Amino acid sequence: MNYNFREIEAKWQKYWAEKETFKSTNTSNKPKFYALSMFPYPSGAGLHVGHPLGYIAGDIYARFKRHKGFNVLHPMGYDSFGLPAEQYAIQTGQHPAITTETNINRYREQLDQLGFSFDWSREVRTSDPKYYKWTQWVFIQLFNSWYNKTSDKAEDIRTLISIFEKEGNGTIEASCDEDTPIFSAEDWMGFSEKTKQEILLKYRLTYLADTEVNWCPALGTVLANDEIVNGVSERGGHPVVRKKMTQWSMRITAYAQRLLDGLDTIDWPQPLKDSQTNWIGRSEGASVTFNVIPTEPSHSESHKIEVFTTRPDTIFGVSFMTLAPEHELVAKITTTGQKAEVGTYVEATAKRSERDRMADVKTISGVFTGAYAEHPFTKEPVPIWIGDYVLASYGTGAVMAVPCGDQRDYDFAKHYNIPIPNIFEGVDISEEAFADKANTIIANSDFLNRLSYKDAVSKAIAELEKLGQGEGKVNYRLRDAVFSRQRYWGEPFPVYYVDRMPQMIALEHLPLELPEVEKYLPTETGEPPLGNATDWAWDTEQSAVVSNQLINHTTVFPLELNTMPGWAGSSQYFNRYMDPHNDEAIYSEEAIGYWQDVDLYIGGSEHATGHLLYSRFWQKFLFDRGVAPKDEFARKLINQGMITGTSAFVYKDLDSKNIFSKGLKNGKNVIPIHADVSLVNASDELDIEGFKKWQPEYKDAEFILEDGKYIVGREIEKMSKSKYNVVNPDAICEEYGADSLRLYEMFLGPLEQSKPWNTAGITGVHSFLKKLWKLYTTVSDSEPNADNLKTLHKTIKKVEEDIENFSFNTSVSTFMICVNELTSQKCTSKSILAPLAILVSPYAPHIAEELWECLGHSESIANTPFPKFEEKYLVESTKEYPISFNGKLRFKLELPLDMGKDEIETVVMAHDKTKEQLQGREPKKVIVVPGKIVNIVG
RNA sequence: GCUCGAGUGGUGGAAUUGGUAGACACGUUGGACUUAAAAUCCAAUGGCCAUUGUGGCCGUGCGGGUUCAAGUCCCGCCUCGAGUACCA
Repeated sequence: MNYNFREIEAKWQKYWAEKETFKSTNTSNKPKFYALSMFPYPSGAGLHVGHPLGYIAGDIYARFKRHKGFNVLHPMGYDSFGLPAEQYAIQTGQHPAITTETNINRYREQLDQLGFSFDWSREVRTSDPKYYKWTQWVFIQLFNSWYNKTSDKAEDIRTLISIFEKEGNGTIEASCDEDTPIFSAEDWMGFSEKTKQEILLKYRLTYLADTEVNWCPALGTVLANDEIVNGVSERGGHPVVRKKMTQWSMRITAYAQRLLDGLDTIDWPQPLKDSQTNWIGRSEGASVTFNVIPTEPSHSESHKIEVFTTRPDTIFGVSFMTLAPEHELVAKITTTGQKAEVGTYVEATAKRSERDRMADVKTISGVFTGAYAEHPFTKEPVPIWIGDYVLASYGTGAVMAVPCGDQRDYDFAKHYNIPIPNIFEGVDISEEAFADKANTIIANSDFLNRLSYKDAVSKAIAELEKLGQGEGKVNYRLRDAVFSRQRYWGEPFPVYYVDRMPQMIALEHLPLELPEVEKYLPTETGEPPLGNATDWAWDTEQSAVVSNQLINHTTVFPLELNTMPGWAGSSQYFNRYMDPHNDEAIYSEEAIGYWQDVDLYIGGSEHATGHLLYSRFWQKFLFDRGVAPKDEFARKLINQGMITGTSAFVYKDLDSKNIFSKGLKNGKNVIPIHADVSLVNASDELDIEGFKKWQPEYKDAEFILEDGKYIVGREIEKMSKSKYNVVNPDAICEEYGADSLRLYEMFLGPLEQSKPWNTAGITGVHSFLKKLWKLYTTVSDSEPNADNLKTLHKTIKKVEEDIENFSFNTSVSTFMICVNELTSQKCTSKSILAPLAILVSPYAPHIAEELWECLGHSESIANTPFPKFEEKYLVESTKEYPISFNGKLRFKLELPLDMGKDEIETVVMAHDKTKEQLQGREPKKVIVVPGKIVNIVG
């Protein structure tokens, strides 16, 4: 009987679904194991062979843990809000929900076909109102919380209000907006309700604030940095300006230090931790206040410029200051004489996006404001400049420029002929700045003279503190996360406005569902797409959504029209799987109390500074507020590598109708054109007729062959529809089966490494499965012999180690060796073949189930205990020790395994072969390592 | 520029704490079976040299070093990849 994988796979997929084999319970006396793979965005293109890599690895591990006696949670769902469905809606008018539903069904079909052990009863979809109700709920919790720096955690906003009532905000240590004014308890009690709300907004963990964005007036929307090319929009080429807009933000900066510290407690890949560390960008230094010298009568108001520096030791080297063009003081301190010039410069830089400015590092530009600040120690006037090398978004948007110690300041000073005082002992700064902290000795700096970097820093900070003009400070690169998007297909905010102040919709009225709109584009007046809804506003008396047209009615209030960004829905889904159908709470205490956190999370490294950072932030917040028991959501994380495509190219001659084969293109004026990989065979030979049919514009082209064949060029590229290099898993399953695909994806190389797909090699694992199948065609109750047992236990040991180390590729090799050995041993013993089926089952579950049934079992193999490794079957009476002499002559000697080191040495020296090799000479040294090699040095 | 990672046959990749480098697979070549093909099975396959035969030399990006012994450890380079980028 042949290995009929199509029949077998369909049979067991049906069996698992009907018997709910992988449904997990929230109570068990088994230990728990939560294995999670990142849920996908269901795109219209469906899955290609690269997508399942991480799912297969996660599934192998989950199935392995099940065999090991764990109660395994292995869920799957869809991150189903997102841009592509919305863009499709804009183009075609088809509702994104319909597109999404279609795509999900397609995904499900493809996933089912691969035989995953997902518990589908727990499926979540971020675009499902039942799910996003709880995304909205988390938002409300964030709104109702503030960050207490003293207790170092998020607390209920009411505790803040009661502090305000008792002592104002002068004593409180909290994460809040920079511009928060100081007030007393009396002040607070005297504030109007609106003022109180405005102040609280500066403390809430999600807040409304004016944020600089890339605004495209023609498109009526905010664009992300990567949607802008050369200062105009990627779509349509419309101008883009930097603009302040009122947006929701998340106060993730409150968690900067804890997000950094938490990295030490989790088993995540080092590169990923590094990129989060980088992203958070902690730097230690000082904040220094410079007083602006009033120069004109109109500048009667006194101004202070606060800067952040990591080099307070160089403060005597300051010869100018630079403000970012967007700095709020620019308009206030510029002298009348410089107004025109400054105005022109600020306008010019506003037209360039921040990314654009950053990309253009070489051009030095700036302008003098005409104003001066007073040096805190020397009291000398320091000219204040504006320069676009200073970024508004980092630090305070202003720097004290020390040209002798910082290359950018140095270049700026050289360019504008600003003096470059040298404050370093024995250093030449005529060519470039000196930034070597380790070899710094300060000079020309009053009380800092002769001090090292470290001593000078602490001395400078101490002196600044005495003056009240500075203090030691830790600065983070991390910015608060803008949470508003002018999109349709996202979670609506559970927010309405009374007197322009945001109010949260009560839990019993959630979810606030997305309204129907006719157009998915922004409104003519520049409001987000939700502004097109005619049937969507909150009526507090009726507690219902009513027509938008009633907005001016006294009891009806406008709703927030922005939607949440893509990462909102994915920031808590891993916990929701624990109790996905709960309508009363985000999840029950019992459920999260049992499952706690994710034990193994598998997904791509591209989420390092997005999803994986935001999720850690939300988790820490939910932990602070007592909603989650752990402050890190995933203890171990694995990044699977990307499977890239192998694109094929034909070479079209620009001057004729000729298309040259790869070997003939050199010296010709050709352009490469993508050819669909399905038209090319394993030897890179093109199906020319197929190509002409596929691209009719080349039907009259002349294909110039080499050796009678057209050979394509190959190149490794990201797998994508537009590169015609997509390999579809459905086709592979049809030809070789899901088990072959699963094994092959693992066999391709180390899980965490990127590697190109090459279908040709799949025959190797497929023929392994056929051999495996054949091994079970003759099964007997005969006793296994020593060789059989050795082979089996060798395999158990290796496979178990491999799975624990995520070296899935080498265990596929181990299986192949095992089957080859058992075949040549003519092993038929059931007591060998039964455990072998279990070993294989995490990798190739369908065939394993079938073999298990052939062996006479009626229950699924999925819950059978993993075979136990026993050392004794590997132990032999003698072991071969290779012996090398002078590193050149070698022979093998069989010695008892338990022989001691000295004993081995004696035996080796007495051995005829040794004597022969030594030819009467005395060895200088005999090195014996039991179980390893014996070296005799002559 | 900075940070991290990686360089091993024609290809993907193996190789515990330093201990017979190239497992396993693809590909290639030869053979068996077949009218033929497919499928299957067997053999060879890092390079060079020698050969009637056992064999010898060189080999893990490059140059040094430590060691009886280095793909693995140390120092100095080169190349490629990923991330990040005027971070004060």
